[in-house]
Amino acid sequence: MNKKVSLKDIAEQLGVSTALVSYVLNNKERKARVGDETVRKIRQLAASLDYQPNIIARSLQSGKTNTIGVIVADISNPFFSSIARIIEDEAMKRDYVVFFSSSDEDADKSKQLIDMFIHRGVDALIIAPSENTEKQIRRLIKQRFPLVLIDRYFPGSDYVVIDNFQASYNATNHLIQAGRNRIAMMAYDTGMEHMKERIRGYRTALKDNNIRFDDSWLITVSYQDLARHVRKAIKNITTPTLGVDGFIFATNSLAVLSLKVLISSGIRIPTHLAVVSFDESDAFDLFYPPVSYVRQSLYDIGKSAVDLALRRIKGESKGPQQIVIDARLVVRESSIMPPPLSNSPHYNV
Amino acid sequence: MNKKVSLKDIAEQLGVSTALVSYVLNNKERKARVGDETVRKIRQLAASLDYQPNIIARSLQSGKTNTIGVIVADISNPFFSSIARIIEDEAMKRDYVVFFSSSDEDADKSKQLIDMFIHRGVDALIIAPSENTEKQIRRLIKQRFPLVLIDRYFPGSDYVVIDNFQASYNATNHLIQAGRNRIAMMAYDTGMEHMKERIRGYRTALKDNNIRFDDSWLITVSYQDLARHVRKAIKNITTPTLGVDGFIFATNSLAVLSLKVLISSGIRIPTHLAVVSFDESDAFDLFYPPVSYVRQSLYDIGKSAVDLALRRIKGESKGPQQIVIDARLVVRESSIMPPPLSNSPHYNV
DNA sequence: AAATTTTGCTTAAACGCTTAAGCAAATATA
DNA sequence: TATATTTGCTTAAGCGTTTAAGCAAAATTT
Repeated sequence: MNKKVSLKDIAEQLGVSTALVSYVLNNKERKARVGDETVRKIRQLAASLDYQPNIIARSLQSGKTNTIGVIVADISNPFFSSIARIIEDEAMKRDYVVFFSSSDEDADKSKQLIDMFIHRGVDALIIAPSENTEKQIRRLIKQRFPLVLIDRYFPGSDYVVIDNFQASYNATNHLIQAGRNRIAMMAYDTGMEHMKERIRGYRTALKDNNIRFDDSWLITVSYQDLARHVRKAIKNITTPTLGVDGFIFATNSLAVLSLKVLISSGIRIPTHLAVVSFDESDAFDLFYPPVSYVRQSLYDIGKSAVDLALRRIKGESKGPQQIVIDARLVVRESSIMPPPLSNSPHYNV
Repeated sequence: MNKKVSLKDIAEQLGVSTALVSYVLNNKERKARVGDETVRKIRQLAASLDYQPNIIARSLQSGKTNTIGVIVADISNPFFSSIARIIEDEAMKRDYVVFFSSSDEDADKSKQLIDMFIHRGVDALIIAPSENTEKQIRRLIKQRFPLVLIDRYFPGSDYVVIDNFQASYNATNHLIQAGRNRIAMMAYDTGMEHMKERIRGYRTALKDNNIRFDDSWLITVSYQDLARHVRKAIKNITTPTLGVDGFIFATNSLAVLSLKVLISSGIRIPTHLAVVSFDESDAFDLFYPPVSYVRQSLYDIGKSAVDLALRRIKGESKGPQQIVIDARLVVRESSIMPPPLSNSPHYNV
């Protein structure tokens, strides 16, 4: 590693002070009244030495790192990694760089990550908060630390979310319109507002359609040991006696895991069971029949989150800023009856 | 934001010098010969003030940031985001934090990202290099900058990859054993070694089985405007006249895109076309029939990459360190004939 | 010609930390 | 008792920036 060139190197070679060099290279030559000739010389030498300012030193001095910390449940989940990609691009455009990390829906880990990021001097945090992290979040808000929540939220914070109630209501309603009346929902076992809203939307839609809700229809599974829980739950709910005929999955991971179980247990979709999921997934497109889903604009989420975060950093926003992103139900064959007697084009009978 | 407590705050409250506080809090009280009582007082006050060292200041002084930069083609691709997750965890365990970014297989962007990371003082880089980035990579190597390549590689660097030739050879061989003899391959149109090896493995396997390779079988598509290229290519190759009966996809994104086209064009898998892909994907599991694929241990890739990177940082490794990870062909129904006349369990006829 | 303003630069402190070097007092060795 | 060593601490420089303040020389105004 050949040593980096510093302001001092340039200053010495030119026989001027580092202050002068700093002014020029920060385009402050006017307000610092630097002579034209000197400006020229400094610019030229800096270019020829390929001078790059030391960002660490600058950060120490300015207290800013031009860095954003992002905490999601799991960066390997396509839903989050897609948002991450948007955030990365938007942040980069505005000269910020992003740390990503995964909380695994664990409050302790979340606290560790938040502390670590603050400690590393990130200028803002974008967080998809997990259960039991409200205290951590409130602390940040009280400290006026620039913070934007995504996907999930606590009242009083800056956040970017969809109208979970409405989205879920619409999805449920759609299944009912498609002729289903024994509709189950699988959700995470959490007190988080977004989940509660999805469940409330589901139940309200049932009620508004005079369908009496059956306790066994609502399946809540915990994030830990998810695969096992899902497997058990699916086995239970799909026994002929309970026989539900519609299913709403509150996230794409729940849907993917469940569908894997369903296809191995002889359930026919949508004949036996009509299916709608939240979020999107390549798997929903390749599954036969293609899975209906609630589409959130990941672009809008990522873009808005970065926007809000930067406005907070700059101190531009006052009260809590809350953005509700459009969610749209994409209806496909998993939730509507297929045309009678037609065969799937790609399936071998 | 209530101001952070610094060494100076502690030192002043205790009426000692900052040096003393620094020694104690870095557990150097022995070599600095600090008195027992003083150690106690410093520790206690630091704890009660919840002192956290300023990492920026420390970095400026030490020249280390405890930070690793990761550059992949696209962090929203599940293959990369899964590796990212492993890297994140492994790095965190060893007190490093990770910047992720996406090069979009673009050499210019790659250069920008590398410069930016270096410039931000990352201690090491982990890169899945794109075409035409060899110069950038060579420069880093020459500068002895800690660098590990993953997935793709240039000779002479530190890297973690699979034996692409062998994996591809095996996959092709498997299709041949399964009775196919007009086997196509879709790969990226790139001079990158890993792709060339996959293609070579495929062609060698054909040759070793006395199958005469037909030029039209090898389809190379460019990363830009991928979806359109794939669509066109699939339409071409699957016309009855050309009629291939087996297909190898060199990456999961190629497979996912192609399968979407295939299912909409009446091709039956595996009856008409047996399919094997590289990498893995939820979509491969939910697709019917489940897709056979070459499984690379993402865990091993991520873990080894971090290991190598940290060893480079610590100056422990000498010559180029090259790790070849196991790849295993996971055979499923997309590449073998189904039992005659049996119906899919989850499909409605 | 004297007083004022402008120009072109330097000095120096600050950001918060690390660490080599130094110094006086206490203790050990001769 | 004089000398050497150890102990417990401080000083100060340095990491690479930024930026307010200051200062002499030149240019302008009276």
